[in-house]
Amino acid sequence: MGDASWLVKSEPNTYSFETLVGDGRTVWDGVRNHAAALHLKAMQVGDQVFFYHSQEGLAVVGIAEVIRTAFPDPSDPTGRFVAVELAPVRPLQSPVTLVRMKASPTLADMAMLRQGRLSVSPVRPEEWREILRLSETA
DNA sequence: GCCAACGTTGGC
DNA sequence: GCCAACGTTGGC
Repeated sequence: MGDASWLVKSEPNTYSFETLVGDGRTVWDGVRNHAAALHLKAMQVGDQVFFYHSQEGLAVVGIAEVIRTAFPDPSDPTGRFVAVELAPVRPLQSPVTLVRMKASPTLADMAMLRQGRLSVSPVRPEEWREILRLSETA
């Protein structure tokens, strides 16, 4: 467990990485897309998760961790979708912007770049390392 | 079960 | 604010 890594998007106006740091943990609910929900279901405790700010910021800003695997989303009256729980790990040394991600050949096939609207997506090991590297070479 | 219309997301 | 991508809905 804890071998895979992921990326989640959030509008900082709605829920920012700083808010997650302040909260200590949060229920990641409200996902209403089946492809994204499949990724939520595949998450294991200990999996690392890049936290991306959409709409404003447009950058990966921090790392979170899965602390509870998928369970029925309390905010979904139909009972079809799931939520997980996330806890903050650390902010990135410097945010990695979408512009820089698009410029990196290593990230050309990244799921979140290929399918723009996907709010939860898998991150390959080499993609994880590349984004970390970029965050340390601002 | 198809497909047009519509709504939402999210980058620009 | 606009628009492209894409998922969902509803008429047939």
